[in-house]
Amino acid sequence: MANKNEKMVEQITGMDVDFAQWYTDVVKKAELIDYSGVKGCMIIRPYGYAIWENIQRDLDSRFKALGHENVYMPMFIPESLLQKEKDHVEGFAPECAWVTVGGENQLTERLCVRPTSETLFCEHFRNVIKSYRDLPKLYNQWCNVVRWEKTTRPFLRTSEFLWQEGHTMHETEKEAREETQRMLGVYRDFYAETLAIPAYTGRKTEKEKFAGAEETYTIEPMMHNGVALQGGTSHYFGTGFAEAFGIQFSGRENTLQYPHQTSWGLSTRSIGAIIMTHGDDNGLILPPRVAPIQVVIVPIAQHKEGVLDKANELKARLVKNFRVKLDDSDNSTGWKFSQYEMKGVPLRLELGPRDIEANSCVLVSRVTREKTVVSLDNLEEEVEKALNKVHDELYQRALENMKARTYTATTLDEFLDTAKNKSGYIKAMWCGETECEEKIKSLTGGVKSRCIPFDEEHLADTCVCCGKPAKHMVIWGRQY
RNA sequence: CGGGGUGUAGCGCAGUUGGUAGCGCGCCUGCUUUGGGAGCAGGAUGUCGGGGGUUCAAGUCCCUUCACUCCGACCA
Repeated sequence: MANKNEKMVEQITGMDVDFAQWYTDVVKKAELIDYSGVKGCMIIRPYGYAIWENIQRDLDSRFKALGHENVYMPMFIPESLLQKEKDHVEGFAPECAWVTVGGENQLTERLCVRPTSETLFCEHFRNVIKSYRDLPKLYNQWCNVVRWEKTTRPFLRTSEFLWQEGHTMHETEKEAREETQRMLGVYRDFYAETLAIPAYTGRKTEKEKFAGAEETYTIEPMMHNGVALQGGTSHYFGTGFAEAFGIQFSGRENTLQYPHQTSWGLSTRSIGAIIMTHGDDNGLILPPRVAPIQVVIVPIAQHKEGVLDKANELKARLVKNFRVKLDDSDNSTGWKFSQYEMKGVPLRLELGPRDIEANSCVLVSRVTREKTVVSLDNLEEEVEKALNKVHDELYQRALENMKARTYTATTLDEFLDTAKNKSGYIKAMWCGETECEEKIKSLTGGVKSRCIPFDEEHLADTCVCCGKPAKHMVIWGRQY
Protein backbone atom coordinates (compact mmCIF):
# COMPACT_ATOMS: atom_id res chain seq x y z
CA MET A 1 0.00 0.00 0.00
CA ALA A 2 1.14 3.49 -0.79
CA ASN A 3 2.37 5.84 1.87
CA LYS A 4 -0.52 7.82 3.31
CA ASN A 5 1.13 11.13 2.70
CA GLU A 6 2.34 10.38 -0.76
CA LYS A 7 1.17 12.90 -3.27
CA MET A 8 -1.01 10.93 -5.62
CA VAL A 9 -2.37 13.60 -7.86
CA GLU A 10 0.37 14.71 -10.16
CA GLN A 11 -1.53 17.44 -11.94
CA ILE A 12 -1.90 19.66 -8.90
CA THR A 13 0.90 22.04 -7.94
CA GLY A 14 2.07 21.51 -4.34
CA MET A 15 0.62 23.92 -1.77
CA ASP A 16 4.05 24.77 -0.45
CA VAL A 17 5.52 25.14 -3.91
CA ASP A 18 3.09 27.83 -5.04
CA PHE A 19 -0.11 28.36 -3.07
CA ALA A 20 -1.71 30.59 -5.68
CA GLN A 21 -1.07 28.11 -8.45
CA TRP A 22 -2.27 25.28 -6.19
CA TYR A 23 -5.53 27.15 -5.70
CA THR A 24 -6.04 27.66 -9.42
CA ASP A 25 -5.24 24.01 -10.12
CA VAL A 26 -7.68 22.74 -7.51
CA VAL A 27 -10.51 24.97 -8.65
CA LYS A 28 -10.10 23.70 -12.20
CA LYS A 29 -9.25 20.05 -11.57
CA ALA A 30 -12.06 19.56 -9.08
CA GLU A 31 -14.41 20.88 -11.79
CA LEU A 32 -15.76 23.70 -9.66
CA ILE A 33 -15.49 26.36 -12.33
CA ASP A 34 -14.52 27.07 -15.87
CA TYR A 35 -13.35 30.37 -17.24
CA SER A 36 -15.81 32.18 -19.43
CA GLY A 37 -15.30 34.52 -22.36
CA VAL A 38 -16.44 37.39 -20.17
CA LYS A 39 -13.55 39.05 -18.39
CA GLY A 40 -13.51 38.45 -14.67
CA CYS A 41 -16.60 36.24 -14.72
CA MET A 42 -16.54 32.52 -14.06
CA ILE A 43 -18.74 29.64 -15.05
CA ILE A 44 -19.74 27.77 -11.92
CA ARG A 45 -19.93 24.13 -12.98
CA PRO A 46 -22.44 21.62 -11.57
CA TYR A 47 -20.11 20.36 -8.85
CA GLY A 48 -19.24 23.88 -7.73
CA TYR A 49 -22.80 25.10 -7.95
CA ALA A 50 -24.01 22.14 -5.87
CA ILE A 51 -21.75 23.37 -3.05
CA TRP A 52 -23.38 26.78 -3.32
CA GLU A 53 -26.84 25.21 -3.25
CA ASN A 54 -25.94 23.42 -0.03
CA ILE A 55 -24.61 26.65 1.44
CA GLN A 56 -27.83 28.38 0.45
CA ARG A 57 -30.03 25.70 1.94
CA ASP A 58 -28.19 25.77 5.25
CA LEU A 59 -27.98 29.54 5.60
CA ASP A 60 -31.49 30.10 4.35
CA SER A 61 -32.94 27.86 7.03
CA ARG A 62 -30.91 29.73 9.66
CA PHE A 63 -32.34 33.04 8.39
CA LYS A 64 -35.90 31.76 8.24
CA ALA A 65 -35.64 30.37 11.76
CA LEU A 66 -35.01 33.96 12.89
CA GLY A 67 -38.02 35.29 11.01
CA HIS A 68 -36.42 36.62 7.83
CA GLU A 69 -38.34 36.60 4.56
CA ASN A 70 -36.88 36.31 1.08
CA VAL A 71 -37.62 38.94 -1.55
CA TYR A 72 -36.23 39.86 -4.95
CA MET A 73 -35.18 43.32 -6.04
CA PRO A 74 -34.35 44.57 -9.56
CA MET A 75 -30.77 44.16 -10.72
CA PHE A 76 -30.60 47.75 -12.03
CA ILE A 77 -30.26 50.85 -9.91
CA PRO A 78 -31.04 54.24 -11.50
CA GLU A 79 -28.12 56.59 -10.98
CA SER A 80 -30.23 59.10 -9.06
CA LEU A 81 -31.21 56.40 -6.57
CA LEU A 82 -27.64 55.26 -6.03
CA GLN A 83 -26.60 58.84 -5.34
CA LYS A 84 -29.00 59.48 -2.50
CA GLU A 85 -26.58 58.39 0.22
CA LYS A 86 -23.30 60.23 -0.20
CA ASP A 87 -20.79 57.90 1.48
CA HIS A 88 -22.39 54.91 -0.16
CA VAL A 89 -22.10 56.21 -3.71
CA GLU A 90 -18.53 57.38 -3.14
CA GLY A 91 -17.62 53.90 -1.96
CA PHE A 92 -19.20 52.04 -4.83
CA ALA A 93 -19.12 54.35 -7.84
CA PRO A 94 -15.56 53.38 -8.87
CA GLU A 95 -16.59 49.77 -9.38
CA CYS A 96 -20.04 50.12 -10.90
CA ALA A 97 -21.00 48.72 -14.29
CA TRP A 98 -23.40 51.00 -16.13
CA VAL A 99 -26.14 50.34 -18.64
CA THR A 100 -26.54 53.31 -20.96
CA VAL A 101 -28.38 51.87 -23.93
CA GLY A 102 -31.66 49.97 -24.08
CA GLY A 103 -32.26 48.29 -27.41
CA GLU A 104 -31.53 51.01 -29.95
CA ASN A 105 -32.02 53.96 -27.64
CA GLN A 106 -29.76 55.88 -25.34
CA LEU A 107 -31.28 55.83 -21.83
CA THR A 108 -32.24 59.19 -20.34
CA GLU A 109 -30.82 58.01 -17.03
CA ARG A 110 -28.09 55.41 -16.86
CA LEU A 111 -28.62 52.30 -14.77
CA CYS A 112 -26.04 50.79 -12.47
CA VAL A 113 -25.89 47.02 -12.34
CA ARG A 114 -26.32 46.49 -8.59
CA PRO A 115 -23.06 46.16 -6.63
CA THR A 116 -25.25 45.83 -3.49
CA SER A 117 -28.89 46.71 -2.96
CA GLU A 118 -29.23 49.04 0.03
CA THR A 119 -30.65 51.79 -2.15
CA LEU A 120 -33.27 49.56 -3.77
CA PHE A 121 -34.37 48.18 -0.43
CA CYS A 122 -34.58 51.65 1.01
CA GLU A 123 -36.78 52.91 -1.78
CA HIS A 124 -39.10 50.00 -1.17
CA PHE A 125 -39.01 50.42 2.61
CA ARG A 126 -40.15 54.01 2.12
CA ASN A 127 -43.38 52.66 0.66
CA VAL A 128 -44.09 49.85 3.09
CA ILE A 129 -43.03 51.31 6.44
CA LYS A 130 -45.62 53.70 7.83
CA SER A 131 -46.10 52.65 11.42
CA TYR A 132 -44.12 51.03 14.20
CA ARG A 133 -46.52 48.16 13.58
CA ASP A 134 -44.78 47.63 10.20
CA LEU A 135 -41.50 46.95 11.98
CA PRO A 136 -39.28 45.13 12.06
CA LYS A 137 -38.86 44.36 8.38
CA LEU A 138 -36.57 41.35 8.11
CA TYR A 139 -35.75 40.88 4.43
CA ASN A 140 -33.16 38.84 2.58
CA GLN A 141 -32.43 38.22 -1.05
CA TRP A 142 -30.34 35.66 -2.91
CA CYS A 143 -28.96 37.21 -6.05
CA ASN A 144 -25.98 38.16 -8.17
CA VAL A 145 -24.13 41.44 -7.92
CA VAL A 146 -21.49 43.08 -10.10
CA ARG A 147 -18.39 44.94 -9.00
CA TRP A 148 -15.96 45.94 -11.72
CA GLU A 149 -12.83 44.49 -10.16
CA LYS A 150 -9.39 45.11 -11.60
CA THR A 151 -7.94 41.80 -10.55
CA THR A 152 -10.10 38.73 -10.33
CA ARG A 153 -9.65 35.20 -9.01
CA PRO A 154 -12.22 32.41 -9.06
CA PHE A 155 -14.56 32.66 -6.04
CA LEU A 156 -12.29 35.08 -4.15
CA ARG A 157 -12.94 38.12 -6.27
CA THR A 158 -14.95 38.02 -9.47
CA SER A 159 -16.69 40.79 -11.37
CA GLU A 160 -20.02 39.07 -10.90
CA PHE A 161 -20.70 36.95 -7.85
CA LEU A 162 -23.56 35.27 -6.06
CA TRP A 163 -24.52 36.12 -2.51
CA GLN A 164 -27.28 36.76 -0.08
CA GLU A 165 -27.89 40.22 1.26
CA GLY A 166 -30.07 40.71 4.29
CA HIS A 167 -31.67 44.10 4.81
CA THR A 168 -33.60 44.87 7.95
CA MET A 169 -35.37 47.87 9.47
CA HIS A 170 -36.07 48.23 13.17
CA GLU A 171 -37.99 50.47 15.49
CA THR A 172 -35.08 51.11 17.85
CA GLU A 173 -31.33 51.43 17.71
CA LYS A 174 -30.99 48.69 20.31
CA GLU A 175 -32.97 46.22 18.21
CA ALA A 176 -31.00 47.03 15.08
CA ARG A 177 -27.65 46.74 16.84
CA GLU A 178 -28.73 43.39 18.24
CA GLU A 179 -29.74 42.23 14.78
CA THR A 180 -26.34 43.25 13.38
CA GLN A 181 -24.54 41.14 15.96
CA ARG A 182 -27.05 38.31 15.80
CA MET A 183 -26.48 37.91 12.08
CA LEU A 184 -22.72 37.99 12.46
CA GLY A 185 -23.26 35.23 14.98
CA VAL A 186 -25.22 33.29 12.38
CA TYR A 187 -22.25 33.59 10.05
CA ARG A 188 -19.84 32.50 12.76
CA ASP A 189 -21.99 29.47 13.59
CA PHE A 190 -22.43 28.66 9.93
CA TYR A 191 -18.69 28.78 9.30
CA ALA A 192 -17.96 26.58 12.30
CA GLU A 193 -20.88 24.15 12.20
CA THR A 194 -21.37 23.80 8.46
CA LEU A 195 -18.06 24.67 6.81
CA ALA A 196 -15.82 23.49 9.69
CA ILE A 197 -13.96 26.79 9.51
CA PRO A 198 -12.92 28.63 12.68
CA ALA A 199 -12.50 32.39 12.55
CA TYR A 200 -11.91 35.56 14.45
CA THR A 201 -14.91 37.84 14.62
CA GLY A 202 -15.10 41.47 15.55
CA ARG A 203 -15.62 45.04 14.48
CA LYS A 204 -14.01 46.80 11.53
CA THR A 205 -12.05 49.97 12.13
CA GLU A 206 -13.34 53.29 10.81
CA LYS A 207 -11.05 52.95 7.81
CA GLU A 208 -12.24 49.47 6.85
CA LYS A 209 -15.97 49.73 7.41
CA PHE A 210 -18.69 49.61 4.76
CA ALA A 211 -19.53 52.78 2.82
CA GLY A 212 -22.42 54.39 4.63
CA ALA A 213 -22.33 52.18 7.75
CA GLU A 214 -21.96 53.26 11.36
CA GLU A 215 -20.49 49.92 12.34
CA THR A 216 -19.29 46.94 10.35
CA TYR A 217 -18.78 43.54 11.92
CA THR A 218 -16.80 40.87 10.16
CA ILE A 219 -15.82 37.24 10.27
CA GLU A 220 -12.17 36.68 9.37
CA PRO A 221 -11.24 33.06 8.80
CA MET A 222 -7.58 32.33 8.14
CA MET A 223 -6.59 30.37 5.08
CA HIS A 224 -4.08 27.53 5.21
CA ASN A 225 -1.23 29.84 4.25
CA GLY A 226 -2.02 32.40 6.93
CA VAL A 227 -3.77 34.92 4.72
CA ALA A 228 -7.13 36.34 5.80
CA LEU A 229 -10.36 36.14 3.85
CA GLN A 230 -13.26 38.38 4.81
CA GLY A 231 -15.87 35.68 5.14
CA GLY A 232 -18.98 37.74 5.71
CA THR A 233 -19.98 41.14 7.05
CA SER A 234 -22.83 42.59 9.02
CA HIS A 235 -23.49 46.33 9.12
CA TYR A 236 -25.37 48.71 11.39
CA PHE A 237 -26.47 51.81 9.48
CA GLY A 238 -28.21 53.82 12.14
CA THR A 239 -30.73 56.09 10.44
CA GLY A 240 -28.41 57.44 7.73
CA PHE A 241 -30.07 55.80 4.75
CA ALA A 242 -33.53 56.25 6.26
CA GLU A 243 -32.92 59.99 6.44
CA ALA A 244 -31.46 60.14 2.93
CA PHE A 245 -34.42 58.19 1.54
CA GLY A 246 -37.11 59.78 3.70
CA ILE A 247 -38.21 56.62 5.43
CA GLN A 248 -40.29 57.53 8.47
CA PHE A 249 -42.84 55.80 10.63
CA SER A 250 -45.32 56.88 13.25
CA GLY A 251 -44.04 55.71 16.61
CA ARG A 252 -45.75 54.50 19.71
CA GLU A 253 -45.93 58.08 21.08
CA ASN A 254 -47.39 59.34 17.80
CA THR A 255 -44.19 61.02 16.64
CA LEU A 256 -42.50 60.59 13.27
CA GLN A 257 -39.28 58.60 13.57
CA TYR A 258 -36.56 57.18 11.38
CA PRO A 259 -36.11 53.39 11.53
CA HIS A 260 -32.74 51.83 12.31
CA GLN A 261 -31.23 49.69 9.60
CA THR A 262 -28.90 46.74 9.12
CA SER A 263 -27.53 44.75 6.22
CA TRP A 264 -25.41 41.62 6.07
CA GLY A 265 -23.98 39.48 3.32
CA LEU A 266 -22.16 36.27 2.55
CA SER A 267 -21.05 35.29 -0.94
CA THR A 268 -19.63 32.55 -3.15
CA ARG A 269 -16.30 33.72 -1.78
CA SER A 270 -17.07 31.33 1.08
CA ILE A 271 -16.37 28.50 -1.38
CA GLY A 272 -12.90 29.97 -1.80
CA ALA A 273 -12.56 29.84 1.98
CA ILE A 274 -13.48 26.15 1.98
CA ILE A 275 -10.89 25.39 -0.67
CA MET A 276 -8.07 27.34 0.95
CA THR A 277 -8.82 26.29 4.51
CA HIS A 278 -9.25 22.56 4.08
CA GLY A 279 -7.57 21.54 0.81
CA ASP A 280 -4.32 19.61 0.60
CA ASP A 281 -1.80 18.50 -2.01
CA ASN A 282 -4.23 15.89 -3.32
CA GLY A 283 -6.85 18.52 -4.02
CA LEU A 284 -10.07 19.66 -2.47
CA ILE A 285 -11.42 18.49 0.88
CA LEU A 286 -15.08 19.34 1.33
CA PRO A 287 -16.69 19.67 4.73
CA PRO A 288 -19.36 16.93 4.81
CA ARG A 289 -22.27 19.26 5.47
CA VAL A 290 -21.88 21.05 2.11
CA ALA A 291 -20.23 18.31 0.05
CA PRO A 292 -22.35 17.53 -3.04
CA ILE A 293 -21.20 13.94 -2.66
CA GLN A 294 -20.75 12.91 0.96
CA VAL A 295 -20.01 9.27 0.29
CA VAL A 296 -18.67 7.77 -2.90
CA ILE A 297 -19.11 4.04 -3.22
CA VAL A 298 -16.25 2.45 -5.14
CA PRO A 299 -16.97 -1.18 -6.00
CA ILE A 300 -13.89 -3.39 -6.17
CA ALA A 301 -13.71 -6.05 -8.87
CA GLN A 302 -17.13 -4.89 -9.95
CA HIS A 303 -17.33 -7.37 -12.81
CA LYS A 304 -17.53 -10.21 -10.32
CA GLU A 305 -20.98 -11.51 -9.67
CA GLY A 306 -22.85 -9.86 -6.87
CA VAL A 307 -20.56 -6.87 -6.32
CA LEU A 308 -22.59 -4.26 -8.19
CA ASP A 309 -25.84 -5.66 -6.84
CA LYS A 310 -24.56 -5.27 -3.31
CA ALA A 311 -23.17 -1.81 -4.07
CA ASN A 312 -26.53 -0.70 -5.41
CA GLU A 313 -28.21 -2.14 -2.36
CA LEU A 314 -25.95 -0.11 -0.06
CA LYS A 315 -26.53 2.99 -2.13
CA ALA A 316 -30.29 2.53 -1.84
CA ARG A 317 -29.92 2.33 1.92
CA LEU A 318 -27.61 5.33 2.23
CA VAL A 319 -29.40 7.78 -0.09
CA LYS A 320 -32.17 8.01 2.50
CA ASN A 321 -29.83 9.94 4.79
CA PHE A 322 -26.81 11.00 2.76
CA ARG A 323 -25.72 12.40 -0.59
CA VAL A 324 -24.25 9.31 -2.22
CA LYS A 325 -22.65 8.45 -5.53
CA LEU A 326 -21.94 4.95 -6.74
CA ASP A 327 -19.21 4.99 -9.37
CA ASP A 328 -19.79 1.88 -11.43
CA SER A 329 -17.96 3.29 -14.45
CA ASP A 330 -15.27 1.09 -15.96
CA ASN A 331 -12.51 3.43 -14.89
CA SER A 332 -9.87 1.63 -12.86
CA THR A 333 -10.21 1.47 -9.13
CA GLY A 334 -7.08 3.54 -8.60
CA TRP A 335 -8.38 6.20 -10.93
CA LYS A 336 -11.60 6.44 -8.95
CA PHE A 337 -9.71 6.75 -5.68
CA SER A 338 -7.66 9.64 -7.02
CA GLN A 339 -10.55 11.30 -8.78
CA TYR A 340 -12.77 11.57 -5.72
CA GLU A 341 -9.91 12.62 -3.52
CA MET A 342 -9.17 15.43 -5.93
CA LYS A 343 -12.83 16.42 -5.79
CA GLY A 344 -12.77 16.39 -2.01
CA VAL A 345 -15.43 13.76 -1.31
CA PRO A 346 -15.17 13.36 2.48
CA LEU A 347 -15.82 9.65 2.69
CA ARG A 348 -15.10 6.72 0.39
CA LEU A 349 -16.83 3.37 0.78
CA GLU A 350 -14.97 0.44 -0.73
CA LEU A 351 -16.89 -2.75 -1.35
CA GLY A 352 -15.33 -5.88 -2.86
CA PRO A 353 -15.91 -9.64 -2.88
CA ARG A 354 -13.96 -10.12 0.34
CA ASP A 355 -16.07 -7.50 2.11
CA ILE A 356 -19.30 -8.97 0.88
CA GLU A 357 -18.30 -12.36 2.15
CA ALA A 358 -17.55 -10.83 5.55
CA ASN A 359 -20.74 -8.71 5.53
CA SER A 360 -18.61 -5.57 5.82
CA CYS A 361 -17.17 -2.69 3.84
CA VAL A 362 -14.25 -0.29 4.17
CA LEU A 363 -14.72 3.41 4.97
CA VAL A 364 -11.84 5.72 4.07
CA SER A 365 -11.56 9.27 5.39
CA ARG A 366 -10.46 11.95 2.92
CA VAL A 367 -8.67 13.84 5.68
CA THR A 368 -6.48 11.08 7.11
CA ARG A 369 -6.93 8.39 4.48
CA GLU A 370 -7.51 6.11 7.45
CA LYS A 371 -9.35 2.89 6.59
CA THR A 372 -12.03 1.45 8.87
CA VAL A 373 -13.71 -1.90 8.32
CA VAL A 374 -17.36 -1.63 9.34
CA SER A 375 -20.21 -4.13 9.45
CA LEU A 376 -23.00 -3.64 6.93
CA ASP A 377 -25.53 -4.23 9.69
CA ASN A 378 -25.16 -0.74 11.13
CA LEU A 379 -23.75 1.02 8.08
CA GLU A 380 -25.92 4.14 8.43
CA GLU A 381 -24.64 4.85 11.92
CA GLU A 382 -21.03 4.19 10.92
CA VAL A 383 -21.26 6.56 7.96
CA GLU A 384 -22.86 9.23 10.10
CA LYS A 385 -20.11 8.83 12.66
CA ALA A 386 -17.38 8.91 10.04
CA LEU A 387 -18.76 12.06 8.40
CA ASN A 388 -18.98 13.82 11.75
CA LYS A 389 -15.43 12.78 12.44
CA VAL A 390 -14.27 14.32 9.17
CA HIS A 391 -16.05 17.54 10.09
CA ASP A 392 -14.44 17.63 13.53
CA GLU A 393 -11.00 16.81 12.20
CA LEU A 394 -11.23 19.55 9.58
CA TYR A 395 -12.30 22.09 12.18
CA GLN A 396 -9.58 21.10 14.63
CA ARG A 397 -6.91 21.13 11.98
CA ALA A 398 -7.94 24.58 10.80
CA LEU A 399 -8.16 25.84 14.37
CA GLU A 400 -4.66 24.61 15.15
CA ASN A 401 -3.33 26.26 12.03
CA MET A 402 -5.01 29.53 12.95
CA LYS A 403 -3.70 29.43 16.50
CA ALA A 404 -0.20 28.48 15.39
CA ARG A 405 -0.16 31.34 12.90
CA THR A 406 -1.50 34.01 15.26
CA TYR A 407 1.33 36.08 16.71
CA THR A 408 1.48 39.01 19.07
CA ALA A 409 3.60 42.13 18.90
CA THR A 410 4.07 44.90 21.43
CA THR A 411 6.68 46.99 19.62
CA LEU A 412 6.84 48.22 16.06
CA ASP A 413 10.11 46.38 15.43
CA GLU A 414 8.56 43.15 16.63
CA PHE A 415 5.51 43.79 14.48
CA LEU A 416 7.52 44.47 11.34
CA ASP A 417 9.76 41.49 11.97
CA THR A 418 6.77 39.18 12.32
CA ALA A 419 5.03 40.67 9.31
CA LYS A 420 8.16 40.13 7.26
CA ASN A 421 9.05 36.61 8.38
CA LYS A 422 5.76 34.95 9.28
CA SER A 423 2.54 34.42 7.44
CA GLY A 424 -0.48 34.82 9.66
CA TYR A 425 -2.32 37.19 11.97
CA ILE A 426 -0.66 39.60 14.37
CA LYS A 427 -2.42 40.75 17.52
CA ALA A 428 -1.29 44.21 18.57
CA MET A 429 -2.56 47.27 20.41
CA TRP A 430 -3.76 50.32 18.51
CA CYS A 431 -4.41 53.94 19.35
CA GLY A 432 -7.50 54.26 17.19
CA GLU A 433 -5.99 56.51 14.52
CA THR A 434 -6.32 55.78 10.82
CA GLU A 435 -2.82 57.21 10.35
CA CYS A 436 -1.33 54.29 12.21
CA GLU A 437 -3.24 51.80 10.08
CA GLU A 438 -1.93 53.48 6.97
CA LYS A 439 1.60 53.59 8.30
CA ILE A 440 1.55 49.90 9.18
CA LYS A 441 0.15 49.05 5.79
CA SER A 442 2.87 50.93 3.97
CA LEU A 443 5.71 49.73 6.23
CA THR A 444 4.69 46.10 5.84
CA GLY A 445 3.58 46.25 2.24
CA GLY A 446 -0.03 45.29 2.78
CA VAL A 447 -0.78 44.28 6.35
CA LYS A 448 -4.14 45.79 7.30
CA SER A 449 -6.39 45.69 10.31
CA ARG A 450 -8.75 42.73 10.06
CA CYS A 451 -10.90 43.49 13.05
CA ILE A 452 -11.13 44.60 16.65
CA PRO A 453 -12.12 41.23 18.10
CA PHE A 454 -15.02 40.90 20.53
CA ASP A 455 -12.72 39.26 23.06
CA GLU A 456 -9.99 41.89 23.15
CA GLU A 457 -6.88 41.19 25.20
CA HIS A 458 -4.73 43.78 26.91
CA LEU A 459 -1.29 43.18 25.45
CA ALA A 460 0.21 46.55 26.28
CA ASP A 461 -0.68 50.10 27.26
CA THR A 462 0.48 51.78 24.08
CA CYS A 463 -0.16 51.65 20.35
CA VAL A 464 2.25 49.31 18.58
CA CYS A 465 2.80 51.94 15.91
CA CYS A 466 2.91 55.42 17.46
CA GLY A 467 3.34 54.68 21.18
CA LYS A 468 0.34 56.75 22.24
CA PRO A 469 -2.13 55.25 24.69
CA ALA A 470 -3.82 52.20 23.18
CA LYS A 471 -7.56 52.04 22.77
CA HIS A 472 -8.04 48.60 21.28
CA MET A 473 -6.40 45.34 20.40
CA VAL A 474 -6.51 44.78 16.67
CA ILE A 475 -5.94 41.64 14.64
CA TRP A 476 -3.79 42.47 11.66
CA GLY A 477 -3.07 40.48 8.54
CA ARG A 478 -2.79 40.26 4.82
CA GLN A 479 -5.97 39.51 2.95
CA TYR A 480 -7.32 38.05 -0.27
C1' C B 1 -3.88 50.29 -13.55
C1' G B 2 1.88 48.93 -13.72
C1' G B 3 5.49 44.82 -14.44
C1' G B 4 6.42 39.58 -15.94
C1' G B 5 4.43 35.01 -18.27
C1' U B 6 1.00 32.18 -21.37
C1' G B 7 -2.53 31.32 -25.51
C1' U B 8 -1.44 25.24 -31.04
C1' A B 9 -6.89 18.76 -30.35
C1' G B 10 -10.81 17.87 -24.15
C1' C B 11 -5.97 18.39 -20.87
C1' G B 12 -0.50 18.99 -20.80
C1' C B 13 2.90 20.48 -24.36
C1' A B 14 6.59 20.42 -28.99
C1' G B 15 6.86 22.89 -33.47
C1' U B 16 14.40 24.81 -35.63
C1' U B 17 16.16 29.54 -40.77
C1' G B 18 8.85 31.32 -42.75
C1' G B 19 7.83 25.73 -46.71
C1' U B 20 2.06 19.47 -45.98
C1' A B 21 -0.29 20.43 -38.11
C1' G B 22 2.73 17.03 -34.28
C1' C B 23 3.59 14.17 -29.37
C1' G B 24 1.78 12.29 -24.53
C1' C B 25 -2.57 11.72 -21.75
C1' G B 26 -7.69 11.66 -22.35
C1' C B 27 -11.79 10.30 -25.88
C1' C B 28 -14.26 6.28 -29.28
C1' U B 29 -14.31 0.51 -30.79
C1' G B 30 -12.92 -4.38 -29.35
C1' C B 31 -10.63 -7.87 -26.07
C1' U B 32 -8.10 -8.69 -21.50
C1' U B 33 -7.96 -6.34 -16.59
C1' U B 34 -9.82 -4.25 -11.67
C1' G B 35 -8.11 -3.62 -3.11
C1' G B 36 -4.02 3.23 -5.24
C1' G B 37 -4.36 6.93 -11.66
C1' A B 38 -4.29 -0.86 -16.04
C1' G B 39 -2.52 -3.55 -20.93
C1' C B 40 -2.79 -4.65 -26.19
C1' A B 41 -4.85 -3.57 -31.06
C1' G B 42 -7.47 -0.22 -34.05
C1' G B 43 -9.86 4.80 -34.66
C1' A B 44 -11.61 10.01 -34.38
C1' U B 45 -10.57 15.01 -33.02
C1' G B 46 -7.54 21.62 -35.04
C1' U B 47 -10.77 29.01 -36.78
C1' C B 48 -2.64 27.45 -34.21
C1' G B 49 -7.14 33.18 -29.11
C1' G B 50 -9.38 37.26 -32.70
C1' G B 51 -8.47 41.10 -36.50
C1' G B 52 -5.09 43.39 -39.82
C1' G B 53 -0.30 43.48 -42.40
C1' U B 54 4.52 41.69 -44.84
C1' U B 55 5.38 37.41 -48.24
C1' C B 56 4.93 33.11 -53.82
C1' A B 57 4.11 30.99 -48.82
C1' A B 58 2.87 32.80 -41.72
C1' G B 59 1.68 28.62 -35.87
C1' U B 60 6.51 31.05 -36.91
C1' C B 61 7.88 37.98 -38.78
C1' C B 62 5.23 43.01 -37.87
C1' C B 63 0.92 45.87 -35.94
C1' U B 64 -3.37 45.57 -33.11
C1' U B 65 -6.87 43.41 -29.90
C1' C B 66 -8.93 39.80 -26.41
C1' A B 67 -8.47 36.31 -22.57
C1' C B 68 -5.98 33.74 -18.77
C1' U B 69 -2.01 33.62 -15.12
C1' C B 70 1.77 35.40 -11.44
C1' C B 71 3.68 39.79 -8.69
C1' G B 72 2.37 44.71 -7.21
C1' A B 73 -1.24 48.86 -6.84
C1' C B 74 -6.41 49.30 -6.02
C1' C B 75 -10.48 46.99 -3.40
C1' A B 76 -16.64 46.60 1.67
